[in-house]
Amino acid sequence: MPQMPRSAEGSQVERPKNVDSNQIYRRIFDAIVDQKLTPGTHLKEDELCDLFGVGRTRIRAALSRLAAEHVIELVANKGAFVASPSIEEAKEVFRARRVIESHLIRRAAERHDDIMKAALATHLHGEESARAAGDMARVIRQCGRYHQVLAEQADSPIMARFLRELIARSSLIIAIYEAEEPHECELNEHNQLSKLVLEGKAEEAAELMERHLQGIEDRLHLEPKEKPINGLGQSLGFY
Amino acid sequence: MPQMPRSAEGSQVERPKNVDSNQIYRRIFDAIVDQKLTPGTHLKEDELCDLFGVGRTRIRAALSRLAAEHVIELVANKGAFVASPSIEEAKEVFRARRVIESHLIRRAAERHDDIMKAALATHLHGEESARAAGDMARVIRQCGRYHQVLAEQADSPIMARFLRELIARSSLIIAIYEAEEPHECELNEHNQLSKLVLEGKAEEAAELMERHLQGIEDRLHLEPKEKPINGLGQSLGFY
DNA sequence: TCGACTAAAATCGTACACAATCTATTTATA
DNA sequence: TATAAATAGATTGTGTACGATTTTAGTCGA
Repeated sequence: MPQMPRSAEGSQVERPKNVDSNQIYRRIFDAIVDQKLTPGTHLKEDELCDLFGVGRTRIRAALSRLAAEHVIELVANKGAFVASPSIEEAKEVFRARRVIESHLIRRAAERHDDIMKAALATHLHGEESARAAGDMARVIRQCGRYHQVLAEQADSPIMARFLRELIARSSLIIAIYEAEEPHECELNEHNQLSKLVLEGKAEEAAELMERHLQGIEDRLHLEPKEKPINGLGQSLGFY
Repeated sequence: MPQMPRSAEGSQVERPKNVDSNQIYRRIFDAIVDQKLTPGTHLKEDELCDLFGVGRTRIRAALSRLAAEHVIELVANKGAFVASPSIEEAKEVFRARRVIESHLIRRAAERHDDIMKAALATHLHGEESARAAGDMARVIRQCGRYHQVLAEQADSPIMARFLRELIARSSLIIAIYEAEEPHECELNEHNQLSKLVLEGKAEEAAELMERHLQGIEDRLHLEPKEKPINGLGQSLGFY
């Protein structure tokens, strides 16, 4: 009896069967955006096989797609690891985001309509309620998704896809170079961005978006870390 | 004796052995950029296996990477096909290129140095000699690569990678919606772009780049094709 | 002659077996 | 004891067998 997923039977927990490679991809991708997977985590193939109840082939397809988007790193003969963006990469990501998102929001503002209005309102409502409920995980997710929602309204699927990757990488960057006051004033800025878009003020919206992204970047600790050369003893807690 | 590549022996032509998945990816990618592979071509796995002398696993890895970059299309149970961008996609690609390349060239102009000067000069020399030799295939390749070379000088690896994908897709677009006067005045514009970059005139360079790209797009036939409803006889060449 | 049904060929999808490689622990030797 | 070699275990890399699906060809009957 070949062609049988690994631990599909005999396991106490019922595993989902017949999961598509795309679903696996999405689950991992979302977990990274939501900061449930932290940078450096080793994604072992066998482990994922058991978790999803599929063979290694599908897992590998999902991992290679994630690697193509630079959201995980594939090390030869060692496996897949959640990416740990360097400081240089972090700056690059935010630079790219400023270029792409300022364009996208400008475009969105130029073609504002009722559908867009509804989409933005729905999202902001969800973002606010998550904040009210104190569900920090959901707040993080929603904050990232706001930019995604906005991008989808710009009718530029290619750039929206580029941005999707950049947002995921931003989540990793934030996880590493943690923000001092995480996401305090962001809701306000998101509201303001939406307002400008719906009023059709393209230039103002684009400028605010650049400031907004610059603000997030500035709140990170992106100084080159001091070398721990002589400080090994200190690092390990001796004297 | 397992683990033996398919037609590694007994074949008249000596096949390269131990080719990496990355090499396969690059060969196909380059063939598309150089317009040696035309849109719609069916890339059969077994065929590629024989060609490269490897198993299907490596071929599949390469194909899935190409599909992630939207340069080929993976149809379930049918296989891989070289992408055939629609008119809408074509416009999107060029819009994205204008945004990204105008930024990249601005950045390149701001940090112009001798290394950049050498890189641009070397490339333009090659482009000119290809044109002089009348090697049309090489001209096409070099024209596409000029933008790549320029992007590499902008010290923005992420956006350069995005652009790499867009350039490949542009090759397919040009193959479908053929330019009227292919690449006549482009060399001149490339020369002028390089000049502005090396003089550090960022704004002017960015503007010229946008015009340059708009010019390429305008030279394509991107009108929605007239329906061939009543014209079947004409379409097939009767009366 | 055209359509429907069936058989066969081609092609992709998936799991798995085995090889290659890396890691960690143990053993041998100076 | 410290260093090096060796062995065992774990993990990924790759080819291939076999199942599933689609396409093509062929046959029969209306």
